[in-house]
Amino acid sequence: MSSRARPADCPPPSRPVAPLASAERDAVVALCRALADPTRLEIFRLIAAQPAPLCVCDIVAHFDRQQPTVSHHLRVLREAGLVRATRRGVWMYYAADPEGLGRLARLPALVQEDAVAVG
Amino acid sequence: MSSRARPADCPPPSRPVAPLASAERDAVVALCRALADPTRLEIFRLIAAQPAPLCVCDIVAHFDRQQPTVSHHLRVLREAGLVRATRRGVWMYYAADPEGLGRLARLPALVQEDAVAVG
DNA sequence: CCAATATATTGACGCTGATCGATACGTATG
DNA sequence: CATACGTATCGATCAGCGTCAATATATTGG
Repeated sequence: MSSRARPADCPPPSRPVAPLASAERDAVVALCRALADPTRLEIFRLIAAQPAPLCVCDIVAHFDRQQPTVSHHLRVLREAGLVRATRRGVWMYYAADPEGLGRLARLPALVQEDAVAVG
Repeated sequence: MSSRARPADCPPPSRPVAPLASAERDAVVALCRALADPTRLEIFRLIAAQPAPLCVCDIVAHFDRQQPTVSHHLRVLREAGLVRATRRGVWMYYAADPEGLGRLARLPALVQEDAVAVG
């Protein structure tokens, strides 16, 4: 804490802190982390923009990354709940997870929560 | 690419990729990265929940982190455009940046862009 | 001008993560 | 069953990040 005299017009926080529940916070962090890499962000956008599930080999073809790297990103997206995978023979098809899209849509509200809208 | 015969009901992507402009993509990545750490997320939520700018010493008091660590997180939030800092004598007061809040609010739309809303 | 205090910066350390080559796994085909 | 092929996993490497102690910078008070 401070020991100097503080300006009168800048009081300490009036609003009590309302930290997120640890589960919610971890979900937000995981979601943000999943989208915090340029390659992974574009992979997810490619998948989310498709009307039908997308084959891994087509995803790989769109990026200047090796197949194991793309596979790694797909795993991260899957574990973050943003995409789902289904097998069709040898091929794996990835599609956006509706639940993940929902969490993404609610992300700003969850982060701001009771923040005041300024300006 | 694949050399095997592919199932007929899972065609290659019909929708052309619409990658984000590199500036937009970097902004999204920076924003997500800024919120991808639990401590930093809570610091931002604390700041964004206040009706008035918040003194650094009050922020430090709310977390189990050393002052330089909090200062580091504040810098990251500042460089991501999420918070703004103003001096009042010796004290620095941090407040949510309205522009950053706007970008946060538009984040889901920017990520999904032309994605189809499913289920 | 000096001492005290609030905040920022620096340097170091440990850990995580992005990437790739090599390899394993699983499935279809002949 | 053997071979080929699509995808996942493993191991290694290198960069980046969160954290802290130490130090620097800036501002106020005496």
